[in-house]
Amino acid sequence: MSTETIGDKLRTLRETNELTLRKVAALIDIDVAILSKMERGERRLTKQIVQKLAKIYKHDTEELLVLYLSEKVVYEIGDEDLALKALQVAEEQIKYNKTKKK
Amino acid sequence: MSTETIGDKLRTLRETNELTLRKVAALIDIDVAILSKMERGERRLTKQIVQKLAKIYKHDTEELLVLYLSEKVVYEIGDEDLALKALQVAEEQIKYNKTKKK
DNA sequence: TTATTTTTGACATAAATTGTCAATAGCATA
DNA sequence: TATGCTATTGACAATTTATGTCAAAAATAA
Repeated sequence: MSTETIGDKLRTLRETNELTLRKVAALIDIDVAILSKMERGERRLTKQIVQKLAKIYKHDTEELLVLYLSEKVVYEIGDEDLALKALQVAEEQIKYNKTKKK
Repeated sequence: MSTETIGDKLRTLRETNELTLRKVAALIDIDVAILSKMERGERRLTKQIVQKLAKIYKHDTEELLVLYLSEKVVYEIGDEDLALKALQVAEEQIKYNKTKKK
């Protein structure tokens, strides 16, 4: 199974598109250092940045966002023994909210 | 399905045990105001506090922790369109980590 | 009313996140 | 080696977010 982080994926995509950190950083208006750190998981990504990068790299935005969000979740509760149970409860809660609210 | 927050649950447990905020706050060494806010979801709970409260109320710690963790997840990504997909990916990731690491 | 419990909000402190920058490292090529 | 470009690292300030403390106000019960 995939053990690839979203940072790895974004780096690969950037290289595939033959873009430098400097160029991409300029495109999305952030510091080169930050983009470098984001690709290596040292700084957190944001939803907005993921979306911008998906566009630049012409890659499926949804896939990247799902990866981004799931990584956030794992980061939050991943090392808990009860993580799996908690995720299942969270799923049910979200499903319930979807029918009820909005 | 359950739409009860962990705060509601903790409040109910406290009342069932006929304890005041003041007494419980003293037992776990936090300010009364904070405990009040935690029960009403205005301040975040911590794992440690949930565990202490479970002990005081003689209630299943695991159940409360699962509720606490799942609420954290829902808070983080619950309003995302891709939340459910993200949770499924997160689950797979955690399962994978369990076999591989540790 | 009086006593007790709970809620609210203001404020200060602490902690985490983020942005900026410059120095350094790495790598390719002349 | 030297040059040029790219990427990494770390220090620092600025900002944001979380946390602790307290007292006044509101709610509740006797």
